[in-house]
Amino acid sequence: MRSKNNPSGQKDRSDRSFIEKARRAQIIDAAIHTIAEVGFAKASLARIAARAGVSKGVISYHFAGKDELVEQVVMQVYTDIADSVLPRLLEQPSATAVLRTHILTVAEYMRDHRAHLAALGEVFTNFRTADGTLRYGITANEELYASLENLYREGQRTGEFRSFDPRVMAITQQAAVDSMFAYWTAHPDHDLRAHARELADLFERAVRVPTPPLTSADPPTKGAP
Amino acid sequence: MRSKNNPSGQKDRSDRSFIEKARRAQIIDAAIHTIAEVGFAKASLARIAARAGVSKGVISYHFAGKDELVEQVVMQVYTDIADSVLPRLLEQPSATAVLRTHILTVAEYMRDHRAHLAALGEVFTNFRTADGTLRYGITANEELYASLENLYREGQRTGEFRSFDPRVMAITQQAAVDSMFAYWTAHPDHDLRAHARELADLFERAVRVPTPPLTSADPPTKGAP
Amino acid sequence: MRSKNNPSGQKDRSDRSFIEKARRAQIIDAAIHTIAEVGFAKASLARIAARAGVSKGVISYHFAGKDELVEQVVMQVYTDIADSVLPRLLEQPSATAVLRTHILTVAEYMRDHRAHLAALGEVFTNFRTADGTLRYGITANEELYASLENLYREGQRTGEFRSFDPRVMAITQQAAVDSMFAYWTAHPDHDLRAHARELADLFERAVRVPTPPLTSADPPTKGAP
Amino acid sequence: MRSKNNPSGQKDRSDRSFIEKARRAQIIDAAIHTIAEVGFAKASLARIAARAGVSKGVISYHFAGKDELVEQVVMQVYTDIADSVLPRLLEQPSATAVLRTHILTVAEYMRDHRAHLAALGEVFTNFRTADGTLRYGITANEELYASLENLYREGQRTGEFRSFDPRVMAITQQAAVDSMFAYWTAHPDHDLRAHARELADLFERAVRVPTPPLTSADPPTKGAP
DNA sequence: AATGAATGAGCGTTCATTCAT
DNA sequence: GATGAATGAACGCTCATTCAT
Repeated sequence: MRSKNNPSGQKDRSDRSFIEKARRAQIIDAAIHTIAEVGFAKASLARIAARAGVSKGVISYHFAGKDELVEQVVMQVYTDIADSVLPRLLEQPSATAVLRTHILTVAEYMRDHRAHLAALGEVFTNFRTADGTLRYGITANEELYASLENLYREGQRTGEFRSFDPRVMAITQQAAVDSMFAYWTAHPDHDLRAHARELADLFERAVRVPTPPLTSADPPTKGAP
Repeated sequence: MRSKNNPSGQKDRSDRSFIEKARRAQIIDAAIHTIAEVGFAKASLARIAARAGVSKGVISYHFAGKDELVEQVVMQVYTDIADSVLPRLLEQPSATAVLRTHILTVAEYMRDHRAHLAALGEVFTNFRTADGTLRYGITANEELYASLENLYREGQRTGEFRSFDPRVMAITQQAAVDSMFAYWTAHPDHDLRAHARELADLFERAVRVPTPPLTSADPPTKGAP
Repeated sequence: MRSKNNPSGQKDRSDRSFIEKARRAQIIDAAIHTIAEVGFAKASLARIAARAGVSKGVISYHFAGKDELVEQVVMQVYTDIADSVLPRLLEQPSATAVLRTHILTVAEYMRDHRAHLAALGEVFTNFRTADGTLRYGITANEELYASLENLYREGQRTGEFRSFDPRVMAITQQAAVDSMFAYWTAHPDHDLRAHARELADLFERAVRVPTPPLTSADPPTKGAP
Repeated sequence: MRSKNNPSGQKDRSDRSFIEKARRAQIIDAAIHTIAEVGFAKASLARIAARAGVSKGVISYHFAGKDELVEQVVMQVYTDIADSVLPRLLEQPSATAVLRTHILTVAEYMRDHRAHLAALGEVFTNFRTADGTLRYGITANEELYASLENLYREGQRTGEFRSFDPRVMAITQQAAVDSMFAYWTAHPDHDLRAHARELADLFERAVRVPTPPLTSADPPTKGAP
């Protein structure tokens, strides 16, 4: 069929690619907003297609199935977040600054991309493979945890940070940020920036090296002999 | 059995209640484990009934509908957690001790009731009312947040804790505990106790009044002299 | 159990019969009102039992099945109607008087036993045997039609009534009365007595021998000397 | 077919409409015959789909739900009857002629569309809204009653008809025709045409102005000055 | 005599997927 | 490229019936 319009029998690769990409992007976007709005369970292909303004079959045409579409949603949001957040982190002078900036920048992203993060959360907690296990789930954060661990280790190496388990700190920081988003979603009037600053303070205190006692006359009150 | 002691020949209320309660408890338990295993979306009445070893109709007989069953699941798990954790908190001498104990005790509960907590999480993030909004969701934590806030305020009043936003701290502590559970679920070999102790340290450092500087040139601003 | 109180081991026949009859009557009455209220399709055994204030199993105990219960409903209402209407008809002096009285008396019965007639109508139009055919239906009126036919034939024999097809007249009269009931049920403020009198007039005119013409210029074509 | 004339290559609206309409008509027709055969209560979507030779889901695809399908059945039969009967009435010269023609024409329609009328009756007496009240029921005849009333009033105005309550006459005429159908359905060998002629005679006599008495020697027996 | 518990078939509906056009 | 039509499985739920007590 398609070859009828093309006497050479070949398609112009970039053309197809362009239209194809546009359609896929359009459908992925519709999926993101649909999942964010009605939840993963109720985000049927029919609903997504309706929001995209196309017929249901189009999705099957452009994606191998619902699973691939959902995976593309995740990939799309991931890329988007990374593009927004990573450059800001790279310009920070210290581990402490990176820590603060990470929390504050993600909060900014939340404010501007509520649907993206909501959809990501829905997919993480609900999308399962055929065998019933979560396709993503907390293990999908592995890469993120590893990055944060590196940050903490660097801070510990330079003496900025005290000694602690960097994996636990990574898990906790991520959870703190996620819960900030969830709470704000449920309470739209909640002050997101203030929350982020509180979190930044909280983690800064949690990781920093405690002020050392200065005289023998003032022994530590905790954990001392 | 008891009816032998009942000359009226009538079934006595507690007998009926006993059988009824037993079946309901059995079904609720099956629901908890099914939801924990396959997720909320795939936890159909058929599957729950199969696990309970009864026919599908039995559930409809004992519960008004799936919604009531799920609500009973939540109630059951809630009560269970409260019974395990609350008594331990009441015997603590200080706000700091309550904070530590809370984290450590919930971790213990996790270890012994993995399915209960997993099911609760699934229900919270997926159970929706007819109008499409989450039946529970993060707002279901309100009571919990309020309790933690009280704890923090008390600590601030006595001077144990520094000044911070108690609502943000409550949200974050709960998220930290939840993420500990999620991580351990995904990585069963993860050391839950060690994680909990790390968390306790983390939050203790995050809330405590910083060691005051000791020279007269820099007078303490809080809780001194 | 009861036999414990009866050393002979025999059941007292009349006792059982009395209780049995009372229970059956109670259940039949509950069935009548339930069917009248919610319609045949929604009149489940559970609903009927609830209205009777007994458990569902009781109905199965006293009746072979739902079918027998429904048949008893019909029989009960039939007997009730006959007891109310027949004696009044027997005291009428002429076929015309019987015709009028029949219509007016049935209208009275309607006013006082709305539920009975409504239930009867529901059963007639909905109750089907296993093979899918209506258990009653219009053929259940056969006895009634035959009676009315006899009345018409008698009126024709005595010269009170003109010549017409008595079966068609019977069907039509019965339908006229039924529709009076249905209309009044839908419009409770409708004047039932006035409607009945209109119907009586209508049928009296429809059956009576037309006033014969009195001049020789217009010879009678029917029923003339 | 039509698309051959459509160089744009686009499907044209009427084409789509045609297929859609055809399927809907096919399903409606299957519904009519299923309801007529097994009754409203047993006319499940599964059975209707089986008769239409399609899968159950097709009905859900083309209709919003069972309710919409049933409503379309009513609309379809209504339109069909009106198309068959109304034109014949408009060409009648007198109220009496309209009265006769109405009865005779509806009888003809019955003979040719037994299933349509049977289905309509089933739906009227059984289709209920969510609140339990009949969706149609006798009140659905209101329009019909109003038309017949107009006919009677016109006859009374011109002096063709005697004085009577036109609403009661309308209800009764409709019931007479309906019962003719029901009886014929139960007794297929019944002579429908003869029945209709008897009915026409019956109502003609019921409504016409009685032959006036011609001499004082023959005083009127009813309703005279 | 009566009960509550349990069953299993059937209901209307939703949905991811397939397919001819 | 894109569509609407169709499928079939699974869903939550209702109900007449059966049965041990």
